[in-house]
Amino acid sequence: MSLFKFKKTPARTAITEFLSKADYPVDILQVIDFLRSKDLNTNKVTVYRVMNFLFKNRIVDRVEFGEGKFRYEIKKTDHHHLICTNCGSIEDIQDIFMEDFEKDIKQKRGFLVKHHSLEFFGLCKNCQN
Amino acid sequence: MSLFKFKKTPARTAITEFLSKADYPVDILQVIDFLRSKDLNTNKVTVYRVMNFLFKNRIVDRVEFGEGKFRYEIKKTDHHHLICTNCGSIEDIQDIFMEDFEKDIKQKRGFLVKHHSLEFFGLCKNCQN
DNA sequence: TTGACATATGCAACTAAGTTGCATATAATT
DNA sequence: AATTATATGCAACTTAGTTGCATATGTCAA
Repeated sequence: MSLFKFKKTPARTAITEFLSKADYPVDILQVIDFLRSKDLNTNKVTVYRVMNFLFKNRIVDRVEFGEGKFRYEIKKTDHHHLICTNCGSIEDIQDIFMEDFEKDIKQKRGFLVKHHSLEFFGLCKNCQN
Repeated sequence: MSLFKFKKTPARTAITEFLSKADYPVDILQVIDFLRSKDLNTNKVTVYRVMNFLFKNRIVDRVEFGEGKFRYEIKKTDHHHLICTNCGSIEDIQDIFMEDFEKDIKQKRGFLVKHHSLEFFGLCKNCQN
């Protein structure tokens, strides 16, 4: 018997592969378009359910960039995003460490930080002209 | 003639006052409930339009805590939030300075940061038992 | 103080994101 | 191959937010 009580299905496999290859957080529409392009026409309800499944099972992270919708990306080592408000490009940034802040918050305020969200908005290299 | 081409209306005045007194970012429903309680029954479309007006004119900030909706608060000096994932309480936190990170990002990555969002999620003092 | 007129509001209808209930389909285990 | 729990599709729904258009109202100038 398998360790997982979860089924491996075409939708889950395809979506997980797609997310693994994406180099920025994708939204639901992009997932649906991808599935369509693979002739794997999946109902949007299923797509939402797969995303929730992956999120609940800590396979993906869910982020929000002030667009009024969520984006999803495969869970990876702690990182943040540089979001260009001109062209919409999204870059990863790794080397920002918040541990010291979080320890400070516990000591000074008594609040125990479990996780945080941090995104930077501005102009990418190309859009600064 | 006034400097502003904008009208001072009951809805704008009441909403701005409400936001000024709130000590955490409020959502649209809370604004509508407040207006109702003041017998200033304002159409939700107007509420949305007032919020957009205040946001565009940099009177309020708009934040998102992963709830799938926006919250609004009067613009104030740079601060972030401690959001309790157990009871939903929201505290402000002031003393986290990102300038050094932002300078670093410009130097190392060429990305020019204009603003950022930073929120901490975890357990408030009361909810840690 | 009274027009004039640009701006704000209300209403109805709409879009977009996301969810729920229920019947059917399918992956995994025997 | 049968069983069964889990996954999917469909339709209908909810919630957040927007748009077009007609009407109302604040503001300014005469």
